[in-house]
Amino acid sequence: MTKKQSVPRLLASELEILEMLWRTKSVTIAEAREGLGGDIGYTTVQTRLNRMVKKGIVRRSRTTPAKYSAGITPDEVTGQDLDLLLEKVSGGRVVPLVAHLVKDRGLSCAEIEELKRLIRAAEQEGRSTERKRGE
Amino acid sequence: MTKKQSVPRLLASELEILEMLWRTKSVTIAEAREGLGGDIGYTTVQTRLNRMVKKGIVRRSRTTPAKYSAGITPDEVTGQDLDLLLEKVSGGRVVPLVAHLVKDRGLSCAEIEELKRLIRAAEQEGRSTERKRGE
DNA sequence: GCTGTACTACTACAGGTGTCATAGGGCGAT
DNA sequence: ATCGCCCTATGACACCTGTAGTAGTACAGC
Repeated sequence: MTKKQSVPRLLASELEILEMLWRTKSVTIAEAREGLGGDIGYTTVQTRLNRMVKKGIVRRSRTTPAKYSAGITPDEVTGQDLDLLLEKVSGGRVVPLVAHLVKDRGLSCAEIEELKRLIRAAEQEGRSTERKRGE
Repeated sequence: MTKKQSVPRLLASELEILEMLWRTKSVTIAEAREGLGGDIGYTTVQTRLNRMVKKGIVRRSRTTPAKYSAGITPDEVTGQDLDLLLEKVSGGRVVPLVAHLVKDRGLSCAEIEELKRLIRAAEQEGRSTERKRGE
């Protein structure tokens, strides 16, 4: 089964922090604060980080100063959040979503190549494995 | 320009309601309540709907009983929410996101065909128009 | 006209989140 | 030893959200 474990539905603000942690591996509060633009209070960042630690989506070192690092991978989040979105918005259908992406943002040639490769792969996959989709 | 107007970042619960409204066009509170499973209080549904009306994402008729209908289209939500996700998770990159979708959920042949068509279209587009991406 | 039923408006309250201030602790410079 | 500085812990507060109770209003039937 595809993991889909506890990750409890992240908020935009949490994603914001995670995104930074993924980029920078691990940060102190001061660093995190800078990473978030620096225009919010030190203890605000502290609180947000610690709450996320309590939730298990961020890890914190025992050192001083404490280093915070992501407790979940981008992949887990993408999956989690995306699945929700997909179910709600397009009834689980992938195509309209991708359509929107492509239409709205445009793609570079490289991206297009990547996508083609992806789809080709999926094509192979799908031909062999008949998927069991959802519940 | 691509609309990208006020829609203020929807919560999962709001999506739940919108999703229902898109399906059923317009509902009274009682109907909405049923649509949501019926296991929550009448006035709870009322409150949620009215709050969404206040936010402008749901419309409400002047009739009695009031009929509620979606104030935004699925497309707008997809775009809105998706953009956020995209920015946060994959730094605005479409490919990893699609990769996840394809890998994790699998695609039917029909879907694959659709996607190929999409990409082909994007290819044309991209070749002619050099996109200006984001703001 | 009175009552009941269905709807609406208003209020309440608990839990989560964003924001921060303040107080305490550890450690290097003086 | 003391002073600062940086870090941590904790408390506070306002706002949002999910939940619902209660009171008011309008119309239907008696």
